[in-house]
Amino acid sequence: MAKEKPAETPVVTIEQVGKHEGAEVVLRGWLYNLREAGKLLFPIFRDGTGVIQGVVSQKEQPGVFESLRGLTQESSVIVTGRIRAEHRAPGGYEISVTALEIVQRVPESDPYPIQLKEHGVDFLLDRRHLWIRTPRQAAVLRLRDEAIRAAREYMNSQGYTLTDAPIFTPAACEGTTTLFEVQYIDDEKAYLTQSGQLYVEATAMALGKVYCFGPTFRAEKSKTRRHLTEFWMLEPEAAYANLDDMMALGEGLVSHIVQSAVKNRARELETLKRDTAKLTAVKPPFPRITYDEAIEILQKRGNPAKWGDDFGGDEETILSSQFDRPLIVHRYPAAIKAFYMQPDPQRPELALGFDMLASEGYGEIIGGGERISSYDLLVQRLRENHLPEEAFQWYLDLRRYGSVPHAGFGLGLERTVAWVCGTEHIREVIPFPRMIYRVYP
RNA sequence: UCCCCGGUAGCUCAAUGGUAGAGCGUUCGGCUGUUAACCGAAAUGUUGCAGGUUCGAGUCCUGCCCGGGGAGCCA
Repeated sequence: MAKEKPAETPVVTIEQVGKHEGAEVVLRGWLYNLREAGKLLFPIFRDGTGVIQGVVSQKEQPGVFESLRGLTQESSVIVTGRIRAEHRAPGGYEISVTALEIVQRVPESDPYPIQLKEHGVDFLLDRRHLWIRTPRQAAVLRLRDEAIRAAREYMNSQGYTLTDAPIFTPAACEGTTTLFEVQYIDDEKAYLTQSGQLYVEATAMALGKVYCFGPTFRAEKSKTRRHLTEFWMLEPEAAYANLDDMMALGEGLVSHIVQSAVKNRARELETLKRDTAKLTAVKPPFPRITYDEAIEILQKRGNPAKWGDDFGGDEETILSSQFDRPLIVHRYPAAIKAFYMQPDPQRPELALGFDMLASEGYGEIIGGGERISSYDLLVQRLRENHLPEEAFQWYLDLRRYGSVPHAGFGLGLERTVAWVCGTEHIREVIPFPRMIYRVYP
């Protein structure tokens, strides 16, 4: 028979601790840091939702004092104590510990490797599975979650249906970039997808307004703070939609993601010391300029760009720094865009495509536009780009059977989240980044 | 693939071609309000690897390995 207990001490999260001021609670987490001041101990506990300072007096809690003294960083603990408002404690609350259960003690002979100080990137990336425990990394991952949640919410509010694309594909989506080749069952070869676009074009013809959201893979040997070999992309596609529809959708999606982060994740942005004034400004309408105008701006600023060039990192930074919110550049030369882009009927040398450049130099976060709906033109473009027509027969079917004008885009999740967080490098905004020469852990 | 930078204690970094060091972490001691606490002491090294130059190489030269930043390409 269970023993009668007067009142169970509630297990709470550190995030919620303010609601239990004056009460005794149980916290379950890890020892983040321990400061010793003679007969007083100041442990800092973390539980994934936040950190809180504890205090233990040798005089008042000799048993707890003895077991806590010398306890190693990141040892797992279950802590019982009373919550007090305490202005001297970081976070404003403090727990006076009355009982401590050590779930696992990190051995002194093999201490937790990540100290509360600066570390090198290589060291941290080799220990990414531990690095994510630090408050800053946890805040970034919560903002990633918020961005995904907000993005789905927005797509749903606009009447879009999630229809995910396959990860194994029979051939290149765009032909230009390098693919990861994998053996598919017996002797067949398959490739990891570099974009779900071709597939959402198909589902758009079935359901109207659709999007996919999943990982994509690029085997490019890019070594920059803006590139991952595995990254997540959200790709809307809508039948009967045009370039203007997609620029409006992209603008609405990005501003909803940013405003949701500001509204729902203020604490995390504070942890990251992000200047939220710059994020609050991200509201429609976003500035829109044509490629022609972009070239003019660049030339006025002394950049050697000439008509027909694509923009590199420098050009993107010059252009986006002119504005306080993301910049949309549209109608690029067809020659520098993907084979499936619809030409501008007014000026066939232009493609009805657009890019969205995040502010503050974070680069391209969206690329998209209208797709070619004509069977003949699409076949011509496949041939011009030396793409294997056999592999694209199913895609050509979309132009054989009830082809309609349609448009879409791809939004790079990590670039967007890196910009929202203000992180220096894109690798911090995905739990386990995959980069050239780095697939561990 | 190309260009640039780096690799020294568990970590972050010092060291004119001349005895390999500091701070943090770990261990021991001290301290009743600490804020990456502080103070005192101790232990800790195949200087990325292989050659070469030199009386002598962490330092100079060659090759290689590993990593970082950028270009190209893209989200």
